[in-house]
Amino acid sequence: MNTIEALSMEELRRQFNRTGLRFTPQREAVWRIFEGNPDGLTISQVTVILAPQKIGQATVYRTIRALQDMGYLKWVHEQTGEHRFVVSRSGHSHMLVCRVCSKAVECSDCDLSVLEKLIARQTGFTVEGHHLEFFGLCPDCS
Amino acid sequence: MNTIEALSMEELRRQFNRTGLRFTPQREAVWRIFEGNPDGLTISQVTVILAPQKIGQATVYRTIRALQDMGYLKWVHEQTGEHRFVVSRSGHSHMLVCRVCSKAVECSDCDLSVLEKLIARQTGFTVEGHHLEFFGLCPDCS
DNA sequence: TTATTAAATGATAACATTTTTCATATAGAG
DNA sequence: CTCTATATGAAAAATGTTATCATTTAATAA
Ligand SMILES: [Zn+2]
Ligand SMILES: [Zn+2]
Ligand SMILES: [Zn+2]
Ligand SMILES: [Zn+2]
Repeated sequence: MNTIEALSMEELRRQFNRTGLRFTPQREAVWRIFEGNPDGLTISQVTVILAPQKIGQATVYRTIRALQDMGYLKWVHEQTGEHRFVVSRSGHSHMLVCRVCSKAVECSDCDLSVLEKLIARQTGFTVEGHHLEFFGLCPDCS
Repeated sequence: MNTIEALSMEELRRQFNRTGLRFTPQREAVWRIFEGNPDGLTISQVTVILAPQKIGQATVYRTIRALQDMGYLKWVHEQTGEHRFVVSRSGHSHMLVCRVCSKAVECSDCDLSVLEKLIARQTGFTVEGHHLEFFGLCPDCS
């Protein structure tokens, strides 16, 4: 399933620095929250969790955007349409979300090349990428 | 490509009534806006367009939600992550969106069954459905 | 280690989006 | 036409997001 190792804090720091960004205690705290919640969290949830530590919402927004840009977070949809952010250990991948318990699982097996070619031929589009989410029931809820 | 005929107003009215909802001039106006904009619109765009006709934003929100629930509107993502709603003429389909001109095309060819089975086997999930969007360049922008 | 400096922080305000409220209007049924 | 539950719009309230800016601090290099 092509899973990548868990990311060490030092590696994450290097990734931030490589992009010209600083790795601050606040950013570390945001990352820890996501690591501790593999099924993902909405921005408002993270904000609430980190409020007691006096981490401002602006910092939460900024950090989540940075982690997204670096590919460490992906989003999936709540039933409400709200975006929930989930740690991703893989470059390109898809998320499976349980509609009952909201469990999220990443799946990096992806061969849409045949479908992309078919669609390109039919529509004349140059297909550059895609976003794919699966909904269903996790093993426990099945 | 399994496209369904354009929906007549009377059919749409029946669909509303079937669901126990009423078909009002406001709801018709919202639908016309979407029909006239095949590449889709965000909620705020619809709100602005219908403001001169004194159609309130609450009505726009309520109507878009209803049309979504009935399957006549699907959403795709702006670069901003904002949702843009697009008329769907097909039960299950995917959208292709041009990253340059935002042109949206529906594509109802979809065989993800092999991939879904593979993922089901690997993860133990019961896969019930998916949301798939393609990004790229339309013929004009290629 | 320390000095330097550009980037990050958080409080607040500004702005934007979405939902609720409720008095009034009206679609649809009979 | 009458009746009634539903829908409407205006406004307010609630939520969500971004911008501002004085202050702090991470990273770099001496
Ligand atoms: Zn979305
Ligand atoms: Zn579950
Ligand atoms: Zn993929
Ligand atoms: Zn285009």
